[in-house]
Amino acid sequence: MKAARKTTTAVRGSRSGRPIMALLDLLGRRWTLRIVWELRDRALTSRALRQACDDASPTVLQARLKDLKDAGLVENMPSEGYRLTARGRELMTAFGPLSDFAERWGRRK
Amino acid sequence: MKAARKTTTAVRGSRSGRPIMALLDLLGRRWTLRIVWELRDRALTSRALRQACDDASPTVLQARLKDLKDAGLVENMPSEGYRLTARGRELMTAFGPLSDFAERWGRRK
DNA sequence: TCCTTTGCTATTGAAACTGTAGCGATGCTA
DNA sequence: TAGCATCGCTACAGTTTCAATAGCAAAGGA
Repeated sequence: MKAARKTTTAVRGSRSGRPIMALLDLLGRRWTLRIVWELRDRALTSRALRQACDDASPTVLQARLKDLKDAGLVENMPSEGYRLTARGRELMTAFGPLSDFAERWGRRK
Repeated sequence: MKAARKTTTAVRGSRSGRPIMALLDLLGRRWTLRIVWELRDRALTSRALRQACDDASPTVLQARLKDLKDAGLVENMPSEGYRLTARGRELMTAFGPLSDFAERWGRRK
């Protein structure tokens, strides 16, 4: 029997000791990538972020924001809203070429 | 009311005409990133891939492999198993710095 | 005070995922 | 050729997660 995912801190794959697995698991949860993407170049309030994410349900968004905060990728600035931490921006840098790829990929078929 | 996700072809965000959204949605489904990662430098048979993915249930894996095939990122070689297409490898390149980031990120706290 | 907007939680029904069993097909090996 | 193992893949039931709303308390403006 596989251990159930702890709802709060740990991410699946953490046990392996391979950070990449933990990261892939974190980012592989619905809306997580999108949230990071939307915050890539600006801070957004909770509700603005929700709008940016096609009005995703606040339930999941709050859960993801918690995950991302726990992971140290996102922080909540009192009167500014949510934004990427230095680490979060570092991650976005790692994702840099992704947008270009998406463009090429989008023209497939 | 948001349209329900079509179970087969389209990905959420396709309507926006922004490929990046469609891509983020595709990659944001559970196990998708992991599958691409496991195939990054080798072909794997269905069962080997399953092992590599912490024995994830075949149900989801098959579904994801279909998604990835439809997206043109993965292909099924008759006697070799699944492997990334040229496009899939292109995507992995875009993810290149991710592993390094994961290492640094894993040492957080 | 009244009204709005904020971040966030509650609730319920729908959808997705897990874990397991097992099918038909294929390829051994004797 | 029979027996057995392995393959890709599917079925099913139980659990978890998500979606879509509604609505709360707090903060602020008019």
